[in-house]
Amino acid sequence: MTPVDLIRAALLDAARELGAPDTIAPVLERPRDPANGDWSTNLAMMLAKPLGDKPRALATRLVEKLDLAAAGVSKVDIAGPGFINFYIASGANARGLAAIVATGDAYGRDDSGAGRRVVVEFVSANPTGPLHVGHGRQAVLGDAISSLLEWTGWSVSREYYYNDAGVQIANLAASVVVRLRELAGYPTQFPEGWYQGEYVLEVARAYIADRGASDAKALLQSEAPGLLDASFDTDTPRLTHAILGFVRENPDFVRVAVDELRQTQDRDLKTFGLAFDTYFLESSLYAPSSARAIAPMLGGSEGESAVDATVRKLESSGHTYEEDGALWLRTEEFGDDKNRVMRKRDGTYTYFLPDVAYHVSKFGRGFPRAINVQGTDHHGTIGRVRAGVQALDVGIPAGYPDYILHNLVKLVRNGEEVKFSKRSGSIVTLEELLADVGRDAVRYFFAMRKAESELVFDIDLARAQSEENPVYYIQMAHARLCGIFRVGDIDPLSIAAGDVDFDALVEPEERELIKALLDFPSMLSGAAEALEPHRVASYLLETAQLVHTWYHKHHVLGEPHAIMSARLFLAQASRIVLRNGLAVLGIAAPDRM
RNA sequence: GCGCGAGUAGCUCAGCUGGAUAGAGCGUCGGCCUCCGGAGCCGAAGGUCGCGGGUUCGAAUCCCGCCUUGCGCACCA
Repeated sequence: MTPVDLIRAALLDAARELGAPDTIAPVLERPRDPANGDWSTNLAMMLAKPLGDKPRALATRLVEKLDLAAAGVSKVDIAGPGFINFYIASGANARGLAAIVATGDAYGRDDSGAGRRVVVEFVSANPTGPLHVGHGRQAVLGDAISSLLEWTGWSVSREYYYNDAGVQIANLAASVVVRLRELAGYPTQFPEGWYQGEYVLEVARAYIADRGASDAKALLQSEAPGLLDASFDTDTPRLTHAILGFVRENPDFVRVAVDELRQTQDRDLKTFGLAFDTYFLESSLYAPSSARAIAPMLGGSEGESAVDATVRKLESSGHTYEEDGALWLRTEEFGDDKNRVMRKRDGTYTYFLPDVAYHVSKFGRGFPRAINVQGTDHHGTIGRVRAGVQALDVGIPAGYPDYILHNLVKLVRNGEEVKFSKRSGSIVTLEELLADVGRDAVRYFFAMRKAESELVFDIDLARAQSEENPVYYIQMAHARLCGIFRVGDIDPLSIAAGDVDFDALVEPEERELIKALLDFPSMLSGAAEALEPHRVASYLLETAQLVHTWYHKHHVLGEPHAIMSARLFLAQASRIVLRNGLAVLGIAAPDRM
């Protein structure tokens, strides 16, 4: 039992003695100002109404009843409108360090998740271009959220969804053809919605190599001679039609384009230190028998695909109707703004349908909880996906899946905004950003703001190797602590709690640092519950600050034995907390800088 | 127009689910190197928490109404 737990129990007993309702739950929090004690409760103010007494008078009566012998409380006082403040003796506080050092790498973990399975889907960029900085933010958020859930006992699966079956893939392939014609000496013509980025040229070259052709012209002559017609140069619509026709008849060609871009994305993710457990292909939802494999609750027959089973199930549930030749789902009945088309007049599905099939598959694959990390521009899809999942009526809980929506990223260099746009083809890729500022800085900067806020990424600040850069500041704090052991030639593991005089840690800077270290687990569980990794980033900065202040003001090596060993123990505990916190965010904790 | 976010220091943002005198980083100004890394430390200036009501012992936080702003409202994805 920690001091807080003991205080809480004592408060509860005292409140009951005064006749408080059984449901009362005393809230203990850290006062902003350390002069107001180590812990504080508003219990007296909460009881004022039910017990019909003034807060300060109640506080006095409560304090008289409190039994705090075991909690290490050195002083109790009543302040302000009726707060009861508790002051913990230095030694009692410091003894908590023993648990930190004993637990080590696992300090901060808890098992509240009880091994329950959760799938976290993030990035999910279409394989139509390289990853850009927006994907970077999502990658960090998703990875950190996954990590937080793991630290709190959940069994997490990181998942990446590839939309490899839609119109945009055809447009990508078509764009490659345009580039092939360009390489063969024809003018460049891009219809609306096609991909103009430079990277498409790379895909075109990769395709030439893949087919063993000597150059673009030779390739087109052997595979698509019709596209070399010079009359297309002045007739873009006819060219468009011809190219799309070629693409439709050459799935192999599409495959090469998608593979090429997936490889590029995979390389970036690897540079980022990001590993997904599952890469889920949209096309697999169309595969024969996929219903049985990934969404058994749909009762799919032999050979039936997940999308077909989804349509069948929705139709039999009675929530569909036909209008204007299209098949609609009454998503309004499940809270959506308007009803949605599932199958277009031309017989193909809208993206909505495979989306529903995909989310059913998450449940079907054994994930009672699902979290989707997406940009705010996708928030319109939330209502319809949830509605579609509910309309199936297969026992998926309401509100499935959860969404974390993040705002956009604004890059700033030299005090000026760096513009990027996918359509115009000028984008700042994640690869470039990683090469420029490094993995740790990218991860920290993307993690330090809550998802809903816009994020201004100051490239110059992220590159700075000095105190003004928060990530270096934190890493430096860790490295300095390591430096103490290195210079003193002391093995951190050799210090046993039993040999430490915790009463020696009496300096104010030590008390504040110790309190922060002891708060690490509750900070983590709060961040995990709220799915807010930025709390970890803030905590690390604050704790690093406490470390630097303490380090600067108090010496460790060369002090009298009792003080030195106690401070070494504090240094080791601080090191563990910084390292564990950085680990949650996927950032390195270097021993030296 | 409807829906969902966001408005807090010059700038970028926290504010732990209603607590005490609203915080941090950057920037600005001023101090600190015989001592475990000055890649650091200390201090100062800087606020109508968008505006107006309400709820209560107590509101940046909860409710209502405005204002500004971002995003979304396809048989596109």
